[in-house]
Amino acid sequence: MENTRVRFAPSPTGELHIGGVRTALFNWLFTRNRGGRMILRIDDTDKQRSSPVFLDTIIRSMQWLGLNWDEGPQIETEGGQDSYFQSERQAIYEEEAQRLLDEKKAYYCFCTAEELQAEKERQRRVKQPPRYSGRCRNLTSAEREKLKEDNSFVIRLLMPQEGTTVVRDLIRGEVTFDHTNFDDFIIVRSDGLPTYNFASVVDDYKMGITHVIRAEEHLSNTPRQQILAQRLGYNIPQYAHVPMILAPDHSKLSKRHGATSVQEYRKMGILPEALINYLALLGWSPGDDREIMTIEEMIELFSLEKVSRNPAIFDLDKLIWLNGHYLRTMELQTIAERARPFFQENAEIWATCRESRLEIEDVIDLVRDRVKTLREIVDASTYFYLEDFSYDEKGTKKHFRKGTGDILKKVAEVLEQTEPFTADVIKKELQRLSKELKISPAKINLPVRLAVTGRTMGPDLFDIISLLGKEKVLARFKKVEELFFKEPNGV
RNA sequence: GGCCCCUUCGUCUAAUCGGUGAGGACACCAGCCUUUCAAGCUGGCAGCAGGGGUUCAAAUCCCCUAGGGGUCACCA
Repeated sequence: MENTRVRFAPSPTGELHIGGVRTALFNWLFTRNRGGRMILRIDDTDKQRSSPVFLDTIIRSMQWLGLNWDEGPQIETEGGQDSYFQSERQAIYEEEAQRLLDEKKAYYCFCTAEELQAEKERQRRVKQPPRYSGRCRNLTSAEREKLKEDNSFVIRLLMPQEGTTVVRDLIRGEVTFDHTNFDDFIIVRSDGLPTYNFASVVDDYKMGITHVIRAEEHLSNTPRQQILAQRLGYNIPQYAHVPMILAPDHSKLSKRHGATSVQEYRKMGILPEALINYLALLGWSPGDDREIMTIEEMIELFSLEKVSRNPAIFDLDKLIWLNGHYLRTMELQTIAERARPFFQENAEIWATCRESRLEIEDVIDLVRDRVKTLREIVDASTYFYLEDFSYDEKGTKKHFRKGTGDILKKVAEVLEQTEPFTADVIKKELQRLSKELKISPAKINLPVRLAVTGRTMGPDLFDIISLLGKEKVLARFKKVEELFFKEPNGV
């Protein structure tokens, strides 16, 4: 087997998008499956929109997800490229552009943006496809030199006027394009920088890329790139165009549909394991009924043949479900580490967290079955750390009734005597009390839960009581008595 | 508008060379479990875009129509 080399080439003009990561993931799974190499290249030829801030967040997103690369930024590679930033590879593009110019495969174009705009308008009015006329194709060298003196120019590739180009796509099969659809596209902009189509083709070749796996939106560009590669005398890589990810309304995924960037999902409390697993399932399936897979399984099972051809709709519900699954099945230690930053965000909780003897692990162990994100873990844990929580209004109406005060008083008496203060013993004691008072366990447990946590739902009550400890629990009973049951003539 | 891609439950998908009661998962509903809420378990609802062919037999092959998406930038 050839040495597989794939690349993921984001442009640092925004956060790492959910569609982008899926593409990165498929590249990564593919090359890891074949023992190949993953190259991270930064396509920053758009000087205006590129920013180091975005570069930073893209790299951090990749690292967070564990999508590592063998060549690219932050990696020293023996025998690798001098740079994996297109902005630092200008000399290469200039050389290749000059070669095309010398061989008359490309030419200078002096048309202004206004002229081209007007041309397109005209074509649109007569319902013609917008194409460049090729006006500057046949300038004489004298004309050209004269124009170059005081006009800006771009370089265009001379495209064939007839014939067809066939793209052999690993996912879609052979796709044929008629050359009459193409006009002479720009390969070097007026500022001297290469366009995407040009830089990408040059770099894919210079970097020895064997498989170009990218989003379907690039399929229409591929014949242009193949022709360009041919003009440059390059071998073309194999192509695979993966389907796009769409929003629930079938439109392109955008901010108005909710979170679109990896960082947003991280901040929501999504685990990288869950995001990876979910994304892998979006447009790919292992062929059997498996849904939950380790990264090793995914690597082993991945193949481009199993990638679907139709666009997939992003289903947040399923991602959340997977996240819940990982939350309750992964190592408690790991979950605690991942949850810690979310606790730290809440200064008040974090302060008590640190001085409290309540281990965060113990709390998480109790609540993680009931939540779906890391962020929700904190919400579900507040009453373990804070004393001034409020009491659920509906709950108090329902469970704090006449006579409840007496019951709570009895419970408090029992708990005071309970030793050891473990969930098992507490449970037995309260069961005994319920028999003794001839009332159902619910009549005791529901008001007790409300008194201790302020809520009507949550983890096992006896676990909560035991974990909080006798002192805190009794104090909370006392507080409830004063807040709800203190009347002049007693209850 | 031209060109290109796509079309199985609401959503993600499975179904070796055409022969299946069209399978799984999320969501939804019901039951079980139970001190609450979850989780878990069990069951249920729900699909081959439409129309023509080819064939003994079509989700699967061919054609047409419709719908969705992409592209036609000095953005990638």
